[in-house]
Amino acid sequence: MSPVVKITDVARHAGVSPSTVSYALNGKRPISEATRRRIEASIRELGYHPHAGARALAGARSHVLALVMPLRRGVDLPVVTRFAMSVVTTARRHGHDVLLLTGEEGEDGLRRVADSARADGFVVMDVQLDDRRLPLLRALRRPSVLIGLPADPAGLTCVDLDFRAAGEACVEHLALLGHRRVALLGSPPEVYARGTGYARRVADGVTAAAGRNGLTASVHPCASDPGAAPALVRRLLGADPAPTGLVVHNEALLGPLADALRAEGVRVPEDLSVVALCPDDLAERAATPLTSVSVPAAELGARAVELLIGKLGAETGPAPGLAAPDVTLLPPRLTVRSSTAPRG
Amino acid sequence: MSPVVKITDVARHAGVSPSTVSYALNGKRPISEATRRRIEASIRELGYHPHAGARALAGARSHVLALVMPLRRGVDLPVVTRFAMSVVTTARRHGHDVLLLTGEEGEDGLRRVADSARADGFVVMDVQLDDRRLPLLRALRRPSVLIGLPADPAGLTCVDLDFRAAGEACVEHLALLGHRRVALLGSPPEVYARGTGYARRVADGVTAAAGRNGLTASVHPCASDPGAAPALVRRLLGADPAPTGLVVHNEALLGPLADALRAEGVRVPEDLSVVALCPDDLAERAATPLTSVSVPAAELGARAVELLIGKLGAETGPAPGLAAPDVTLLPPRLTVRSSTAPRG
DNA sequence: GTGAAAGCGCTAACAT
DNA sequence: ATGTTAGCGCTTTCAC
Repeated sequence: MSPVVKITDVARHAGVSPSTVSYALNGKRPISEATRRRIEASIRELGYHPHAGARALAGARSHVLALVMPLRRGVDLPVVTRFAMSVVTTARRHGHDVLLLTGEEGEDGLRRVADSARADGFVVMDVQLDDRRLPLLRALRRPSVLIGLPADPAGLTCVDLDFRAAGEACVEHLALLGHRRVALLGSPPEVYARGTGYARRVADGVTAAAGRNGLTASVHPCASDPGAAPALVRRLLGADPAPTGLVVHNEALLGPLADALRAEGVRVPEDLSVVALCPDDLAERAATPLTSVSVPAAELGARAVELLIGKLGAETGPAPGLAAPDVTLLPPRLTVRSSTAPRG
Repeated sequence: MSPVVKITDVARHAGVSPSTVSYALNGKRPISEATRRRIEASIRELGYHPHAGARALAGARSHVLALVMPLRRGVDLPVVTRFAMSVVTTARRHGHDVLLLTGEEGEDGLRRVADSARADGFVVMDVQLDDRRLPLLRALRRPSVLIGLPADPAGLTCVDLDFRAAGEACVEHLALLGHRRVALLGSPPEVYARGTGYARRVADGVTAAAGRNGLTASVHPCASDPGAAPALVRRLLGADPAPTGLVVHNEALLGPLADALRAEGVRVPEDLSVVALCPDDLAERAATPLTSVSVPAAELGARAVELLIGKLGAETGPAPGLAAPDVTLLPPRLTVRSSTAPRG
């Protein structure tokens, strides 16, 4: 078994000093084209990979980002996974690896990873309106980027979908189709109770857009269990006047809802238009492909990493002008499919 | 901002030498109860966390496991996430962190992480029958555990659900209920083509159990798109004699299948019994809760990590007897819900 | 049961 | 544009 290759081996093989190899590797000072090439050749030939621990120790940067995943029930696992994938891919493009933490470890976990220099910064998913970790994140000696929008984002860097605009987009689409009466089927009550910001923001957007467009809107939190949706649908459609447009912001509801509508003999979109707020693939593969606003998990992940990398750089050199903004909200994109149609 | 606490600070505070603190920390030599206590108190008081890079450099162990996630379409994202969570939780219990890699990085990524000593070992998900990475994994200077069962597991450590037994369990359940004619709705054709072992293994199990119990079984790969299921269902139920029991091993099919059955006026379980191979929560929340065999993602993840930690230990001390087995197959567990009933 | 001291492999001054 | 060298904070012989 060949012994491990180190930087001195590369240096000797290329006929230069170790520091030159180091500088060639991380470009912190100019290297002549000729030597750089010899060094690169040696690196490839010997199969050299710098020892991560030694690098972290000497350089005070681990080149690792920590990703804090939610673990509580009720989170949308496919979205979480796509997000994580995007974080990893983007981090790699910037020469960083990703350490996976669960929300379970909580504040101690953050502190442990920060203090042990295992990671240079944090991407924190599933941030609650009044998240317990916020004070720590503000105080930590390592930068972080949050996914989600807490009540007070001051001093933090947050990225999220603009859920309010998403709610507005749904209603505006329905308004354009001539609908006058819409209902929002929202997240389960516990999601609102938990203080997750996005549920509320969608509801606000729906209400605001309805107001602006002269529509009537009602908001209905709805549990995810199979029984809840049919009951709610019957109640909604039994009202007089009944809504002719539905905005659905609860993935787990989509299936039961479709069943319930079919059972009631309600045709989509002829009798009822439905706009969903859900991942694209789910909207596409529904029996009636759904007009939807998607949660752009991949873009969110990429953006979060890029902001974090930016903050890492800003720590070293005195900030070159642009500090990371406190809040970045990505604009929603509505895709029209087959579940919405003009009223009547 | 308080300066970073190091081992010498703890040593001074506790009135001992740095080496004693180190030994107290990782128990590699006996420490008197008294000093150990003083050291622990100092550690807590000062908020000491050993520098991970320094530890890795001096100790030749990073205390990090790399988890290689699949990224291709068609994998079951919720299962992947649950698996990852379980890996992280278990790794933490053993004092390790988890580095997240995507399958995209492929063999180069594995080599990079192994050679840079960023991780001490690998957990590789979504291993194909004839996975390109197998030779590398066998040759790498770091141990690994694979999730999935390649064609030739020799020299590797593999963990998986016993999919064959799962297929058998489904059929045996139907046999006990008096069914004589069953059909397997399998994974999409591309999954079989790709050489994913589990699809084939389920089919084998179904066939074998049918044979043993004197049933007739047929196997039908089925695409995930919404149109495929209804067509297949019509064809199956139009046959004479038609199957009275269905084994469904394709999550994406479950919804469309239910729709199709309802459309055809087939009642479950009165006219047709259905057994699914899918995550429990999906089976529970179906309109008709499904009798199912679940993929025990959490157990698989925990087991994989424990095997890997075992191999890490075995590398240091001369193996204390038990080497990790090549193949560990977890037994399936079938949960009876409302979608199966005696024939007739 | 405890201490002293020599590295681990790299980076970043400080040289030239 | 390149070389020399002093650590980074820990583990681990070797000594007592």
